[in-house]
Amino acid sequence: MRSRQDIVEIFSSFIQFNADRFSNWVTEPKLRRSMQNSLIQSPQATTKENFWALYWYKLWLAQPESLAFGHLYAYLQEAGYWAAQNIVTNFTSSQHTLADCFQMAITKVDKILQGFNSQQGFNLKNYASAIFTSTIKETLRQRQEVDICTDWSLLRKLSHKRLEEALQNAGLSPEKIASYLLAWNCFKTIYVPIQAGATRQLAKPDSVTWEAIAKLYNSQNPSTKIHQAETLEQWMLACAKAARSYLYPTVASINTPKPGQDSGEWLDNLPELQGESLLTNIITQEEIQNRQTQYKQISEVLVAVIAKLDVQAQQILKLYYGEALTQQQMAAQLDIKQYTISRRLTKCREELLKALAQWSQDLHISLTSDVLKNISAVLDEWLQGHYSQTELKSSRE
DNA sequence: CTCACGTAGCCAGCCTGTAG
DNA sequence: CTACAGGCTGGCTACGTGAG
Repeated sequence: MRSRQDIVEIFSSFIQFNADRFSNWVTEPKLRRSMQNSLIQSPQATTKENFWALYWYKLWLAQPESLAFGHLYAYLQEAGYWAAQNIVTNFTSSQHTLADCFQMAITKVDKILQGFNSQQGFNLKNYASAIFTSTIKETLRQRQEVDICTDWSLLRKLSHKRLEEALQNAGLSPEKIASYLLAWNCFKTIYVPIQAGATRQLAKPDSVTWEAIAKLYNSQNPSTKIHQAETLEQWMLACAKAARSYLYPTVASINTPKPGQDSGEWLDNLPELQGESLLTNIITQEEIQNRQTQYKQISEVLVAVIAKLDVQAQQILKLYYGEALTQQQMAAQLDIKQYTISRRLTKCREELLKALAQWSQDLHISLTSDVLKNISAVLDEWLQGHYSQTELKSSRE
């Protein structure tokens, strides 16, 4: 896919698919005019996408019926596309196409805007990526495409109230429910994951853990009947099954992209929001937390590396990412050749990538070419964000 | 299609540090 | 001293993309 560079295009065009591949960007004339006018009228006259994302977001808050929604819908196309591609590449075999997944994601723009909080120090695109990814996974999961949450993870995430409702919903007797809930409490007490994060793929507890759970259960159980570890395991599986059937609502149909769709009709074709499953909310929250933590960690790593670079390298990064100069302009300003600028930039990015790669390896993320591509994209986005923020700060001082 | 522009790859040459 | 490796730069040019 060709990423959009022009600020007007970024806020006024939409992805068109052809035979499940990115075909082209289609511009909505009304949005284009609106964006051009806004650019002319803006006292800052900036072409920074973060600025405009925030601008349209704030306008959308004040006037939800305005064109702001259309601009943001256009803006988040790439985030939706990359989320869809990531899922198609890494998680599903399957009959679901890239265009299909993209559609699952992009229908959530409304929800994203409602859930977004600009005060959290999180940019809209990152926030949207998190929601897009979890939305697609959840929709696929509902269609039995991927099992992204093991029974054991689900059991750990459930609240007491929710599990009780699920068991009641499954038609169990109050005595049985009480036993199951007690067993579940023991399970939660004993089976605490050692590794933070990655809790969705929590594995089945080992036999020692089951014995410990059974021991705790038997010590707390008011009746004298002793239950074996195997029974407890069966109960927990029954709880997970009940929770799944209780938590997942009937799957709403997803609008598929319409081939040859006229670009002028997109507003009329916005799919309606689907009913939210509770699990989606749980996963989304986890996804956002993970992202925020990761973003903070990435920032710390990169800021440290940049501080170690020589002065000229730092200056080049600042001019390129902060002031958006071309290599030619930088060459003239710094009195060095364009190709030297290019090489230094490449070298800086290499240094930063190396640090990021090291960081991701420390998290035991294997560095496949896809991962590296993602890291590289994250790095570029981070650099742009980093230098536009430092510029904002220095202009205020 | 051509043309302009921005970027980066290729190759040669220079400089510096190090080992023998 | 020489030989060599590694890093950097200069010059040229290919490639991708957008505009006309």
